[in-house]
Amino acid sequence: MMVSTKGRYALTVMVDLARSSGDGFVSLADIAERENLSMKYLESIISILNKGGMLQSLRGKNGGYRLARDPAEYSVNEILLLTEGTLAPVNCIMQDGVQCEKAATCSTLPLWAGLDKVIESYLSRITLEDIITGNRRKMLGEYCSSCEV
Amino acid sequence: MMVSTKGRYALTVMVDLARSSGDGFVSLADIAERENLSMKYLESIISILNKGGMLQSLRGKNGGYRLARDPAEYSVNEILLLTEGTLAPVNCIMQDGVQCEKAATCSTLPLWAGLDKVIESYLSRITLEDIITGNRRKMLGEYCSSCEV
DNA sequence: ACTTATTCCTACCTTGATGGTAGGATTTAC
DNA sequence: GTAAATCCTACCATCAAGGTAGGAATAAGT
Repeated sequence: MMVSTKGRYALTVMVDLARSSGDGFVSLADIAERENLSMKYLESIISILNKGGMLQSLRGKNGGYRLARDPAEYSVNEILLLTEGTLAPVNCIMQDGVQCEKAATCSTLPLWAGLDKVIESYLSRITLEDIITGNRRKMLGEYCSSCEV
Repeated sequence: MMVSTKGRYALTVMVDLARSSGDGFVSLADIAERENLSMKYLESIISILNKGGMLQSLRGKNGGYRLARDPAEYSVNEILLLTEGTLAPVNCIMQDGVQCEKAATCSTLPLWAGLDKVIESYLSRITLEDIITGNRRKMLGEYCSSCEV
């Protein structure tokens, strides 16, 4: 599994916040209840998003979180990258360009590098806006039967 | 990590065998030495490939394994699918179409479904033949700087 | 000033998959 | 008959995943 619950829940939280974009601060308790997820666990996840500069937060009563930017300006890629650390489909691809010692002679490396790029390319194209507007054509592309007109 | 060592080593073994395609049976000891991998571990992996009908084997002295088909007729996708069980990037996508109970209302599901399809599409396009001939254009596509003429 | 609701921080814990290892039984070529 | 292979079953250590727990700091409203 390339994306764990951490990354999935992070995206869920971001989508939830994107829907309330412009409505001020939203409490974690509200998000957890709406999404039916453990508030305690979400706490640790939203903390990563917050420290990564994706959110603005307000402590104390009536506090909460809100997006720091417009939903269209968040790619799914950056959200997952922040929470998961890496999205590489295999261990031999490192996110910062560091490579395995056998890299020079490894015949399967181009395959893994190509796969990594395909994934990154796809996830970079999709934004929070696409998700909340349900842009199925962009997400499912040629595979989307219900996109056909 | 979507692909573990099991799948990676399986591919390595298949590529190794593809290089010896037509030369008769190759022993696991030879493969393990060439690829510098634990023979005992490879044993459990090649057993999956063999039972999955990807190989032909011969027991006893001078025995070993060989490909059951032409290298061009193995997609990376089927090799990884057999050894890994699933290549889905998230838990909420099942390989047999079974879905999460929240699927009907889940706004992020189309994203994960799209990602899954992009990955499957890529891995289905690449064959063992592409890997042993080093078809970088096919593997790295638009991202391959050394492919530019 | 007090209460309440919230974020923030640190520590802990359980479970299952990953990545192997070990030992021997069986089969086949020479 | 022997050596060299595959085949089969069992075992095991480590680590990440997926949380839980408890409390400190902060801010709004009264």
